[in-house]
Amino acid sequence: MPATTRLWVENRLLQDLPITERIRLVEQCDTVELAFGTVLCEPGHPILHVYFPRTACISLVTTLYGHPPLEMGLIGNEGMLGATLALGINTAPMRAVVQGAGSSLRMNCTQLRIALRDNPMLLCRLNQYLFVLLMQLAQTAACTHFHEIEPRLARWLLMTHDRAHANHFHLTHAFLANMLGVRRSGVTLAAGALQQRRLIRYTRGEITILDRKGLEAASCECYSAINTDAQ
Amino acid sequence: MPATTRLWVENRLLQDLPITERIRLVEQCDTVELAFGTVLCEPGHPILHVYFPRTACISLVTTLYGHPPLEMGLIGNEGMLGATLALGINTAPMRAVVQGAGSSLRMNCTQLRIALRDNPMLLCRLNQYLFVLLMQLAQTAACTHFHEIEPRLARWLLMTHDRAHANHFHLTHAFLANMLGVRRSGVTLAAGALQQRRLIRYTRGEITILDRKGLEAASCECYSAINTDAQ
DNA sequence: GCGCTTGTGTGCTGTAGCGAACAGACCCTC
DNA sequence: GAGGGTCTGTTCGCTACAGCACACAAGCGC
Repeated sequence: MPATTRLWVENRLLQDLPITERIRLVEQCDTVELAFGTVLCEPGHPILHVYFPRTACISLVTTLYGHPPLEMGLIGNEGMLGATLALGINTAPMRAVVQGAGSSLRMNCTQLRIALRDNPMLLCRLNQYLFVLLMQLAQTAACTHFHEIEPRLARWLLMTHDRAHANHFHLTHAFLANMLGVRRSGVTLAAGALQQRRLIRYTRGEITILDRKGLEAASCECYSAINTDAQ
Repeated sequence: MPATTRLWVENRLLQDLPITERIRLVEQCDTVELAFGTVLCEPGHPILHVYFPRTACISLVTTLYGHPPLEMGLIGNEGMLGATLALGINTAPMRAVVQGAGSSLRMNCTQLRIALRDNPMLLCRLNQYLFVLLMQLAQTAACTHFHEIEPRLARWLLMTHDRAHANHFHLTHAFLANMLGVRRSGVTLAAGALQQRRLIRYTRGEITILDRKGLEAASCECYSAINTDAQ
């Protein structure tokens, strides 16, 4: 195995850092397997660890009393959970749930604080990522309000597809309903429509993306809006 | 006029800074009168000035093609427009519109960058404020999706009341409809209901808050949720 | 094989809010 | 006082979605 492989961390936020800083950071991380459904933090509670997903995928959801949860943002290997530490704030703004099981680098929150102090490049990257998250939040909020279930579902599948590194993943209608903040049978309808158009296929929680281009056409413009922001 | 009056800047973000730093910052600001409806920045465009409202009130709105705008956040004299500069990013994340005419301190964006570099306390405050904004965004998003027009209207009026420093302000139904992302006649209905319950009174765009406690009871829990966060 | 859980299809009824349109009320200006 | 702009009240049909309920099918443990 060549020496460079050792430094390949499968997380773009870390990967984009200069090599010396990257090594130092990764050495302070441990690798954890995140199981589907695990709640990594709750709003208002202190952050203990930050996560740099490798193959895992983490949802940021808001909860309103008496209502199902609602997803506001999605974190894959392009980002991290806990970027608000860059603001010097130790409190989680939202609930974070593992939405796609997989591996992730994990770092102690106090170690990250020290790293942020000593490492201006890291701070800069986290700040940039926070900005992207902010835009994502705003876009998602408007999308959730104005757009219909079907395009929203398509967008959601695309975003997950981007982060899952596979065109096949496990997702039940009930789970999707929670993410989109709608009824379960609403998802059944929308998913049925997408399946009939041969864009996806699903059976008992196993979803396969058949036609990415078609899904992009079926999704609302929010997908491309968020993606162009991110770059 | 006593010497301390000179330092009273009517903006809590600035006011809470140590006196020497406050003086230096305020000296770099000019005072501007913001007229109702003025667009201060557009998403994706560079930020030229930041604003520390004194009596003015600024809305952060997202726009989705083919839909009315939707308000995501409200900035009064407790905050500022352009806090994302603390992230080292010079681009506006959302459109900002003057929602309540009034005066504001304005500062050149490059001057603020310099101030941020030299003044860790300022950076810290902006970061804190960004976090509050983030929470506000998430809460508003969920509220917009799940709650009905009437409680949302009540919440909106309360938030404006907090920032207007008067229990009487100018707001037409059409304008409120844009803020809430709903139809104008929907606002007429909701406002009519609130008026019938003697919580507000309005005539031709002039709204008066009659019963604040009652409004709080009529509003959704998001009002208190956001307000406790802010403190 | 049995029963359990989980996931999906489908059917109701109820309703908040949309779209569009129109009418009345008020205000300012000429 | 006439006329046009602005603001508000109200109507009608329509749709997306909620809330709920039930049936069925696949898979699992036993």
